[in-house]
Amino acid sequence: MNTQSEPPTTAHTTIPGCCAPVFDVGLTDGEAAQLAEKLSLLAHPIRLRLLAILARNGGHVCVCDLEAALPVKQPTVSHHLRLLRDGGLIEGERRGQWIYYAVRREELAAVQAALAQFFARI
Amino acid sequence: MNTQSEPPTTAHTTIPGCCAPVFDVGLTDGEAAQLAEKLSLLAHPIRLRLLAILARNGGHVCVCDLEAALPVKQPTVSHHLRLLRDGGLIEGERRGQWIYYAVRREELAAVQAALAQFFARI
DNA sequence: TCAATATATTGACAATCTTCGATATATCGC
DNA sequence: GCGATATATCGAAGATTGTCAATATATTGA
Repeated sequence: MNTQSEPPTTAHTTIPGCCAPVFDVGLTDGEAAQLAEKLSLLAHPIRLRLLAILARNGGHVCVCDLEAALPVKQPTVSHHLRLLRDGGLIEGERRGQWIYYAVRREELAAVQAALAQFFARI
Repeated sequence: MNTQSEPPTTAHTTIPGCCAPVFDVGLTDGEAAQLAEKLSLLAHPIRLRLLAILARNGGHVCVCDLEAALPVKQPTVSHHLRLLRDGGLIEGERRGQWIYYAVRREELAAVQAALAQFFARI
């Protein structure tokens, strides 16, 4: 907080000598938290690659395939799959011994839309 | 890896009894890492709000204003500003006692483009 | 039922991230 | 130079995340 003279160039509309910013904040606390959560889910190379693989081969990829395609061990693949599933971005269906995962297009589109809105608003 | 019979429905083109997936991986290791890094930078509510504020009031917001607008202390604001600056998304200019930050539009656009490409390719 | 296989979960550990008090540095007005 | 203010950096503490070995659970085929 500046308590001296007015800063040289500023958007402030202040009581002289006090920094009381009245600018457009643009994003509420809650909106920022929600978007950050969605972004956090995407912000990992393994999860991005899982999504990419599943998006292109949805419903036909079992965990063993994913494990074979990625540089991490099976429990780690399961861990990331669970995060994506808990986040609503993918779903799994057991077919016999295997569980086949696929992306949930609507949810992915929702994330994309939220991001687009953010970039549109800034 | 399944070493039994063929999974019921699959994109595999396998040696029977062995899981040798030949599906489109869609995203290289490096691409995923790069995108994840960009997303990690965005994936924090304070940083999203910093970007939003700066985007709408660029060049006219000093750190004291940001501190006043956000629920964290000054060293924390400085910390996130540094991450954003190191990531190329914002830049700061000292004017007298104050340092005014603004978003770097080209870099923001690049992130947006990388994201768009990701969503387009999956 | 049993052995084999696929996937999930648990628990531990390391690494990274977040926050903030304390302090350093820079700038201003006097 | 000095006191006041703005911002950055340091260092510590706690929280979160990522990874994996070990183990549990579920399914299959025999």
